[in-house]
Formats: sequence, C-alpha cells, structure tokens
Amino acid sequence: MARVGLSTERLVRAGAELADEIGFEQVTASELARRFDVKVASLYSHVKNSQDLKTRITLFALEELADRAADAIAGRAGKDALVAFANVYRDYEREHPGRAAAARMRLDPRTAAASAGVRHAQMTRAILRGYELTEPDATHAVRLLGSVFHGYASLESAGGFSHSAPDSEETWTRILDALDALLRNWPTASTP
Amino acid sequence: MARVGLSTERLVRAGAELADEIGFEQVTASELARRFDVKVASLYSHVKNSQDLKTRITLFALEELADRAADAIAGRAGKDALVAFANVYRDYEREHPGRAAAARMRLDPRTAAASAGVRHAQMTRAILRGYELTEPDATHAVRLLGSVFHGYASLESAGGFSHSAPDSEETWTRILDALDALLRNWPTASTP
DNA sequence: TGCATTTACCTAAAGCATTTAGGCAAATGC
DNA sequence: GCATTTGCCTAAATGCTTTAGGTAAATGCA
Repeated sequence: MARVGLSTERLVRAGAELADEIGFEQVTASELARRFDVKVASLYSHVKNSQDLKTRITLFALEELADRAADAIAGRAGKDALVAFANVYRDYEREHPGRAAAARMRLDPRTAAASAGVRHAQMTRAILRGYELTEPDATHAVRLLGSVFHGYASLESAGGFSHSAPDSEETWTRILDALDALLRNWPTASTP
Repeated sequence: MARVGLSTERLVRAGAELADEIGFEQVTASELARRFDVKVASLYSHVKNSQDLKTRITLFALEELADRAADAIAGRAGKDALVAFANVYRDYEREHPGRAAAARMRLDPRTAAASAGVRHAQMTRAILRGYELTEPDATHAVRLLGSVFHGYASLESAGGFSHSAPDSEETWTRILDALDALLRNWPTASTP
C-alpha cells in the first residue's frame, strides 16, 4: 500500500483548490479523498471531521487574503490605499471564488477571534489613518467598509450585476470614489 | 393511513419556519418530513428535490421581504424612506434569520430574473428618487445600497460586530446617516 | 543491519440524507 | 356506488460521514 503523503496542510490546500473548481459548498471529504486516490476514512487521521476540514479551508483563505491585503497597502495611504485594499478582495473573488466563499463562511466566535479575520479589521482601520476619523466613527467606518466589500463580492459572484449596464467594473470604481468622498467628509451627526 | 394534507405551499412555509429555527443550511427533506410526521418520499410529490425545496424557500423569503419593503416605503421619501427601507432588511434578519439566509442564497440567473429580487432593485431605485441622481450614478448607488444591506446583515448575523464597542445598533444608525449624506452629495468624477 | 514502534492508509460497518419505483387506500367526480 | 385520481406508503439503491480495528510502510534506535 503506497503512501500518498497526506497531511492536514495538504488536505486543506487541496480542499481550497477543489473549492475554486467546484464551489465551496460542494467540497466533501469523499471528493477530496477521490482526488488523492485514497479511501475516505484515511482523511480522518488528518482532520477531525468534515466541518473541521471546511473550517480549516476558511482559515487558510482568510490568511491568504490578509497576506495579499497587507502587501497591497504597504507603502500606500489615503485613497490609494483604499483602492488597493478593496481591489484585493474583488480580485480574490475572481481568482479564487471557492476560497472567497470559504472566507465568508460563518465561524464560531472563538475560532473567528483567533483567525486572520482580526488582521482584516486591523488593516481596514489602518486604511482610515489616511482620513480624519476619530472613535467611534472610525469603527463605524470599518464596519461600513467591511459590509461593502463583503456584500459587493457576494452579490457580484452571484451574478447580481451581470447582463445589465453599466458594467460591474465601472460601478466598482465609482463606489470606491464614493467611499473615498464619504470618508473624507464623514457626517458628524444625524441629519434629518 | 391518515392524510396530513401536504402541499408545495405548506412545505415551503414550514421549511421557512424550520430555517429560522435551525438555520437554512440545516433544512433537509428528512427533517421537514419528520416535522409533518410523514415519510420522506412523500415530499417528492410536492417538490422536485431537495434543491427545489431550498429554492422555493428562497423565493418565498424574497417575496415576503419585498412585501415588507413595499409597505415600509409607501408614503415616505428621502432619508425617511431610506431608513425605513434599510430597517426592513435588518429587522427581517433578526426576526427571521433562516429566511434571511435563504434570501441570500445564490439562484441561477433565470430563476433570479423571475424572482422578487427584481422588485427589490426597483424599490431601491425608487428610494433614490428622493436624491438627485441621474444614470448611471443611480445604478451605481443601487448596487452600493444592495451591497451594504446585504453585507451588513450577513456580517452582523455572523456575529462580526458583537462583543465590541460601539454596539451594532449605533453603527447601523451612523451608516444610514453616512449613506444619506453620500447620496445627497454623490461625487461626480474620480477625485484622486 | 535488525527489530520495535509509530504512522499512514486500509477494510468493514453503521447511520443518515436523497431519490426513484411501485403499491394501496383515501378523496373526488360522475 | 363505482371509477379515477391523488396522497402517502414501503422498498431499495446510492452516496456522504464517521468510528473501530487491522496491516504494512516508515522511522528510530541498538
């Protein structure tokens, strides 16, 4: 019985690739075992169960995404940083749709708190250094940006903006313009 | 053999309730059959398959949500309409988390085009009548609002904003203030 | 090198969800 | 009151998940 050389690491990476190919929801232990030409039960020495596998793929995607974002914002500030940062999310969605879907998966609070998710929030806050926001407005803005990036990627990948003018590319640019303008001129109080 | 009185309609409604109780992802034909105290195979006279059931729950949720939104914006305009409209989404998420998750499920393009999803887009556009936006800016703004509502609900339900100050309620209010300000002052061109 | 231990993958089996085929009894229509 | 339709059934195949226990390959140490 030849050994294939399974490991948690290899399973997670292969799982991420599989997600990009067939969709994150479709990633199963069975399919993954098939890819490695191995019996399903063999995976259970490396991952606790199917849920554990998916969680690890999510954590992997969050890390990868955070690394890319960190690269993108290094040496940039203001709108330049905002655009570079935002484009990381959008590009990741296009390049790795399965991993991006994984990155949107709900994690239990403890796992989430120990994930690269916190790096994402920190980087978003760093972007805001280029704008003059003080607490608690900075936090509100972090949450707004997170919502927009998350929501836009999700809707766009669901095909929400395709087959209608103007094209999604154009909208994305204009949304970033709008967010930049908003951050430079964040309203201080409710204006009914 | 007593007849329970299954129908597609009843299955979908019960499926929606089940989703709110145990989560949309956890809704299965088996669990639904259990609720009706009926054998699983019996469901297959009323829905094509498990995917069909989920799709119908999604369509149902989209309709219900669109009806609520229509009620909310009737007789309102400007920021008043924007806030009422946005709150429908947020309240629905809290009141019916499973249905809200269903409403976020990816539909195939043909099904989506025939769904209440188009009403949502139309209503969002109607909201913008209170602001002075011309095409293509109105479309960009529709997409931005969709992204924010979608993204915020998704992140909030995933617990993204809990256990940290300021509370989510406060952020939501301030985000709506910000969106209102942005729509009243939508940037016309790129401002580097 | 030779043997013991650990490790990696295996077979077997049970549990549960999905789906189809075919049957019987209850409801419906004439 | 009988024929037809309809609703729910049983039975069975398929596939994914998970655990238990076995065997052979790799590793380590004398």
